[in-house]
Amino acid sequence: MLNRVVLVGRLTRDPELRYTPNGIAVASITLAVNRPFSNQQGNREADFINVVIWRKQAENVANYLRKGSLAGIDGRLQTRNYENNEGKKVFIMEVVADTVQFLESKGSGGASGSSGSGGNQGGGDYYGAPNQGGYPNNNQNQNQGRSQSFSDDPFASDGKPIDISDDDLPF
Amino acid sequence: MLNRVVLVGRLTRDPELRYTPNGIAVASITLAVNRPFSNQQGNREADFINVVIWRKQAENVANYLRKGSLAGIDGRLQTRNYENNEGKKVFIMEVVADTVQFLESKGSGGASGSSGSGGNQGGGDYYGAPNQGGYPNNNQNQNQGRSQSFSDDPFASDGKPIDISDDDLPF
Amino acid sequence: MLNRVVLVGRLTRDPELRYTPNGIAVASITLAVNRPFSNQQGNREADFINVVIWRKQAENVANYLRKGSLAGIDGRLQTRNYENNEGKKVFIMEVVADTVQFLESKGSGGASGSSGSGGNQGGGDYYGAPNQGGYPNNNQNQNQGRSQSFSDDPFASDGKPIDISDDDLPF
Amino acid sequence: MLNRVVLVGRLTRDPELRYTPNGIAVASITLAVNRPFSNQQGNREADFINVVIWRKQAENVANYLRKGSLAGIDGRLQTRNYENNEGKKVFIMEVVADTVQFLESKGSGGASGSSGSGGNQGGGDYYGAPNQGGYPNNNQNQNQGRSQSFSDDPFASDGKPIDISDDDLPF
DNA sequence: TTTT
DNA sequence: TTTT
Repeated sequence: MLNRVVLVGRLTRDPELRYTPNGIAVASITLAVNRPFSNQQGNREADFINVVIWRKQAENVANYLRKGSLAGIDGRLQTRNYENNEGKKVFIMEVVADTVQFLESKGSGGASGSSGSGGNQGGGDYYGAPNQGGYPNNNQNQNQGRSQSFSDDPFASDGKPIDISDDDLPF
Repeated sequence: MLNRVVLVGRLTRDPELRYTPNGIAVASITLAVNRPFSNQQGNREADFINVVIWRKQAENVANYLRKGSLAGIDGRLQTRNYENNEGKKVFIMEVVADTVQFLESKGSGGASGSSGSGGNQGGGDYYGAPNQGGYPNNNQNQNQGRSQSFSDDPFASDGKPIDISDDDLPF
Repeated sequence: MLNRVVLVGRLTRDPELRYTPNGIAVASITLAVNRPFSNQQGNREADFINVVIWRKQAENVANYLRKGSLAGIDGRLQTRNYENNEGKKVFIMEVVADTVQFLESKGSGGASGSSGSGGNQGGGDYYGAPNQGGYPNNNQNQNQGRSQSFSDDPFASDGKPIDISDDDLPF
Repeated sequence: MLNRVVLVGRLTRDPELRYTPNGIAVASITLAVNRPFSNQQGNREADFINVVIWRKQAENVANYLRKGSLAGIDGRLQTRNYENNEGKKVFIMEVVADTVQFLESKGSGGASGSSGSGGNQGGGDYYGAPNQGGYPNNNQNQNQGRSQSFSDDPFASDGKPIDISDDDLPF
């Protein structure tokens, strides 16, 4: 059934990259999307939307985006139950990205590349020299020792390895 | 910033209609949106997405949709904090509808009307005779005694009046 | 770059199914999408949007939809130049579908199935018994003699075979 | 009925601002939206999509965007017939914008403001100092002599005043 | 818990 | 007719 989400917003924190036990990359980010209207106090608020990115794009996101980066997302809404650390069931909704577009890699001056959903885009695809502004992103190649495992909740802040299968993979 | 959601799915329960202290109608529904792919067990799962509808459309939804009805939604993603009955802060994401399209009012044979976002559509707009199939919808005119007040969480199942302003109104 | 279209509307004519010289199915339909507002004369107008569907879904569309059927489309906008019969270059915009959702196969009472973009949905996927209402759709298995070839313009009404490659395939 | 388009792309030319006989501003732009996949020659192509923007936003677009600017659009697909200079009927499809987001005003270093659909955003809303990079945009205040009238086709390159009413206004 |  |  039709289920489509398109967002443009800024990352509220650096991307978090993990791997499933099978070695599939999954990144999670939170986008702050400013509302187009003001509340009754005259302030503009934002919505804070959790987004999950899988596989090659997850690694691109971890390499090229940081807190403050502007990004566009084309994806689907997904709901899920998971058990938190107190053994309590939590119901969550998140966006699963099909496409991530890099609109401005924080630190770079208006870089704009696009990380498509297909497999046919080379690594040199991100014209605009993303992330040349300073601090290197050290979360690339985290897969090497496979020490970072994917927990049941990609938005949990702990990185403890948990025994999950790839069932959550949406494709 | 760009924030757009489009969904087609079926109501998992009858719509819930409430009113803010100022008398503004707000309906909440949950849509089951079937996924286009199967999981590893070969089953097709669904996502269960909470949707909030305001004002005139809220009343239309309460009058013309029921559990099982097929509906299309065009709206925005919104996040919010509210305090639950145990005084604990809960963070939620939901869809706020701009437009609701009635694709099939359960009980009717494939009725299809459209409840637009504008104000220029008359009450007789729902061609296809929605809801002629049987069970009447008794949740209309709930406003009469204004006894049903809008709680902080439109998806809470209790209807206790809570002192909120119209601050949550997105327009 | 982000490019997303979501539509719900009714077919203005039976789907047209063709095949590229390589045997790839391509269907074209026109959706009438009613506007949510009235014009100054108080009439509700519609937009008439050409949609192209490729491969397996093209055949499903040809088999299960007809003039009048209600359908949902999730896809991309595409522009293209082609030469018309007078050798004049024509610039057109159309929607290329990623997903087609069958919301009501004309003649059936509110059937609702979904033809996903993935390859993992069985043939018995169209719950609701589409097209059981009468007139059979005779445009299935048009591939048999491969007599129907895909012209440069999928919306041209002639079916003359033209020498094109699969270059136009968007995937 | 559901009809939603979301795009991110670059202007292929400076915006064109006109006014209806009633003095309502209307801007037209063409967005180049790069495809996420390559064609068989290994090239990445683009789609060239005409977008119409009305009223206040039209003037913002004319003031803050130029050829090469990156912009996001949230809108609807619209089809229309008009008569060209040879008296021939031409059928066209275009996007009518509800919201325009300024993602990078050419010349500025990655500016990012948002021109919402609401009326509650002040003129100083475009944080990031759009268009501070050099060449001033001289197409603002074109309304002064009301010499520029809106033709039947906002994408025609001539600016001849034509007698149309505001019937084309989508709201 | 949040971004510009 | 096209943008980076």
